[in-house]
Amino acid sequence: MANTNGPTRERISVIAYELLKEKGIAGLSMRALADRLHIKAPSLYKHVADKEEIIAGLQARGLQEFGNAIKRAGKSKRAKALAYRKWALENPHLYEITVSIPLLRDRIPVGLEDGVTRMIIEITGKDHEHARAVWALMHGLVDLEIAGRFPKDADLELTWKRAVAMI
Amino acid sequence: MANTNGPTRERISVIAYELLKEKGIAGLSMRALADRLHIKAPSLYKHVADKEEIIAGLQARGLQEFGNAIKRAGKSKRAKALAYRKWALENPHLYEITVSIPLLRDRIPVGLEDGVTRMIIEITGKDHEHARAVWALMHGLVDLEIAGRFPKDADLELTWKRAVAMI
DNA sequence: CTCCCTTGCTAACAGTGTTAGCCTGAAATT
DNA sequence: AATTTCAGGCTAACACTGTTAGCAAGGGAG
Repeated sequence: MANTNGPTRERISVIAYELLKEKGIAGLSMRALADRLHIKAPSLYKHVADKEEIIAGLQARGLQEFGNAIKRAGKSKRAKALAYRKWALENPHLYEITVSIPLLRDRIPVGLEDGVTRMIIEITGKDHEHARAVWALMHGLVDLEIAGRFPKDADLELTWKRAVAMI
Repeated sequence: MANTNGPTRERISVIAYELLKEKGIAGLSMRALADRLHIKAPSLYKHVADKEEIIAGLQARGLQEFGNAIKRAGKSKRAKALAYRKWALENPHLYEITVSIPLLRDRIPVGLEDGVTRMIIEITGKDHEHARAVWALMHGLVDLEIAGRFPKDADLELTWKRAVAMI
């Protein structure tokens, strides 16, 4: 049929992004993705090597957006930390696909991960080891919160206050 | 056949535990589990309601062993923190199944999660909010390390030293 | 001896990612 | 203008996942 605005790689990537945001990683199947593009699943493979390529694209997009969100935040540690939390909670599926599953380093643009990592490290201004601990602290807080690991009555605002104070 | 030492629920749980430790969550399929018990996958359902029940059992075992490991460690914050890391790195699949996927609270013994949580909180001796931040810090460090998120040349011993100092 | 129930089995279904092979219409070449 | 090439759709199928239905055989209870 050669639909003139047929699913190019870019279009697939955009729809996959939407699907992920709506349905989460579990809902991101090749058939569901194909449905939204009004094609059948095997046709996707005319544009994309495998599902990993799609996931890698989403990880790249996630890193990009995440990095921008932190960049846009105020310069203080506190503002950066809260921006980290805010973005992760507003985009839990994106956060999960970029941070909680193995990063497909070979298939995302070089430098993207480094850029985000360096930005996080710069939040503290101290050495790399300290920065890594800070990153781990923020990631741990977000990860446990998304996983519902804290009791319902936990005062997470206060927890983050304490965390920022520890930095 | 009614094999006298046939796969009772207990036996299934033990073999599942072994399988998880060896092959990880992805390798823990009902058919693989059945193979090791020398039965077919559908026969598992004569002993167990579904796969979630098996996972819940593993989460309970994981929490138990994890709790013991920390309990056995020295009383200092540093000793506890290092025990946390040591156990998680030595049992990455168990750590993952108990902490990195949703905890099946309805299907594990009541109090188990609370016990472990309280133990972690007691490490600091301070208030709950501070303790949660400490937990998040340790979890974040372990999670990022297992996920291979830190550069290969990162000095994680030093990072943990810095982290313990932050507590 | 007979009945029942436990616990195995096979066949099957719906879902997953993925491959092979076919077909068709549009674009490019002669 | 006629022909060839090829991008991009399709169906059928495979191996895998968890799971259900229904059958069969053996041991224990009456």
